[in-house]
Amino acid sequence: MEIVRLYKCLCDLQRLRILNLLKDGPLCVCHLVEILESDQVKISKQLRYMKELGMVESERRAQWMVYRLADADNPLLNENLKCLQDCAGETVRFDRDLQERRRIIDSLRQSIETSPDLRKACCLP
Amino acid sequence: MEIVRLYKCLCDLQRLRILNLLKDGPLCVCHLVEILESDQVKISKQLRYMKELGMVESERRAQWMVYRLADADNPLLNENLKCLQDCAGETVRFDRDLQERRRIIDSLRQSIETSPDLRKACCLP
DNA sequence: ACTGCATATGCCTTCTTGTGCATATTCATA
DNA sequence: TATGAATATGCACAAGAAGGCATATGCAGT
Repeated sequence: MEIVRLYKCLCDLQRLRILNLLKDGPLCVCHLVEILESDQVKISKQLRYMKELGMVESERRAQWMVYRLADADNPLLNENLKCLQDCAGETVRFDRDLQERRRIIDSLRQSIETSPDLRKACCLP
Repeated sequence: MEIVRLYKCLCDLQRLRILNLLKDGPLCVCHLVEILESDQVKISKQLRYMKELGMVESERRAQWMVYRLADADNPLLNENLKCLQDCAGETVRFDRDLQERRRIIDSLRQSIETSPDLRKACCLP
């Protein structure tokens, strides 16, 4: 991964938040939209841009597209993503994004346990 | 220093090379121009941009402008600049920039030792 | 005051990025 | 094959960023 491409991906707040979320594992577009409180077109376009930069990969699962970090082991990327948690000021948002992520996914899992038919209508792996 | 501003500064190769050079200490514009084999207007404009982002500071010394990192102790910045040396591919250039820097400054110091009048026509501190 | 050197600025153009709106594509299901 | 849900794409536009060229500013020495 070319270093300037990496920084081009990091130099926008929305993309930073996306990377921060993907660091914890793959996510589908609809969850990103919900967590970032944005709209589908914006997020899709950011994801395409990040894909062109080689930072994320996507995989279709039924009607959902699941995105993940293309090189989750890249030390420079990880070092920078780790720093998001330490960065005062912005921290609140990055932490809150991760909490929101857990909340959404946990709630999805619970719904499925109680009514297994939801399984089909769910983008969880 | 806001994190997105930092990355905006890192996401361009020329700016990366400038930061890499300033990491070793302050430099005046003419040396940056020489080392980067660029022209004065381009470098001046990049420096202004970096200054607006709060990444560098400048100080006039006679007819020269000396630029330095605004926050040389910023851990996130230093971590990233340190990585430049490890990044295969680009490494050659970043290393060569630093060598060129030493070459120019050493040669300046030597000239001054042999003919001290040059002292006035030199941007060394 | 005039000259020369180092540096900065203004204007114009081009490329890139971000956004909005409408629409297309893909898949699952009926 | 028609429908709905999730996602992607095309087009038009505004803002930001980079380069080219000319010119202005600031300082030192005469």
